[in-house]
Amino acid sequence: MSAAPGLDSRLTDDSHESLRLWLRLLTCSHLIENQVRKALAAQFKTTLPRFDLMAQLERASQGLQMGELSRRMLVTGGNITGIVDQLERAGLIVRTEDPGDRRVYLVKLTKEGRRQFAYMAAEHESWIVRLFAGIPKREQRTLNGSLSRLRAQLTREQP
Amino acid sequence: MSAAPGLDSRLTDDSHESLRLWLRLLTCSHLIENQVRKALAAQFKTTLPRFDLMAQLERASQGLQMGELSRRMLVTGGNITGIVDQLERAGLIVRTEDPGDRRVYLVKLTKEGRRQFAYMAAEHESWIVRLFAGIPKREQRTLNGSLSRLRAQLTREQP
DNA sequence: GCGATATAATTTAAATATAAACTATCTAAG
DNA sequence: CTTAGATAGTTTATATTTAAATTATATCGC
Repeated sequence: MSAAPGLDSRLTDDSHESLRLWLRLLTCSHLIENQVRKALAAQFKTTLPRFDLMAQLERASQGLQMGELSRRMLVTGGNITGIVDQLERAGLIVRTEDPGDRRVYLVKLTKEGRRQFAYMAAEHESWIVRLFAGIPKREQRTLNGSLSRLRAQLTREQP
Repeated sequence: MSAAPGLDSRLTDDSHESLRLWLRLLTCSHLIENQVRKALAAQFKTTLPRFDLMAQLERASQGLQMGELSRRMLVTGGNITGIVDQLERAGLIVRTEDPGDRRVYLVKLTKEGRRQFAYMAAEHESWIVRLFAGIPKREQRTLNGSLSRLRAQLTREQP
């Protein structure tokens, strides 16, 4: 009974290559996600979805629409509404009205939000670097290339 | 504005290899998860966590304890309680008492649960194979090896 | 045996998450 | 202009998820 056998303990034989790959991908994601979530809670009293949303905004100084956040974060619009509510209540972001289209909000980091995010982002990256420390840089680059092709594949042929 | 830019649209330059790798891993997971979730809902009126829990049980004919399900699925025990409640209410699994330890339940698939899972699993694998169809088998094997090493790395050094 | 500690599972409260329905606004065809 | 349809965002109902507290049972040291 190991510490975290993971979902891919499902398969052992040598066929089912794609299925095993998917389960392994999911296991690695969950393992990293769990560690990052705990570190964000312990050190910054925040959550992964809030951190991710702020990270999206940090790269878009002009602000992002709710729908654009939904597309980039790969979650539904209703979900974005909830997370933006939380962060706005905390004073870290604001909904700005778009004079050209009254249906739209432009969501932006506040000064305090930018300050807090900069502080957290550096720590966050150091955790990630530590988690991947056992994988040689060369192999990381190969992995990155394969996942990039996979992502392109997955986004191309949406029904 | 592409269909699904993904979380890793955060970074563009050539440093931050590990961070980019993590974001790409997460994006691929979410893209696949979203497709599988929709297919499970549309074709079988079920959800990903219920399917995953049944998959764990299918490989353990003697049954699994709640805590063992929690460890294998990388989620908290409270979460397992909820999913097991749902599946038990649907008649697909049962909680069996362990005569040797009265704190423990052994969770098992019912006959109907085994039947339904077998039916779903074949379809599920065909979706996965299709999603990975653009990645050559050779590259899938390489990816599998790298992710296997990463998983070992991530499970080894738990604090 | 007895009490301290550990383990297994559930419960609780709060945050995420989805899908579907709804409201408000915009765009386009006539 | 007016209305039909499309788009942006929210709301609603329900399910998943976590962390922390709680309950019940085991185990261990004495």
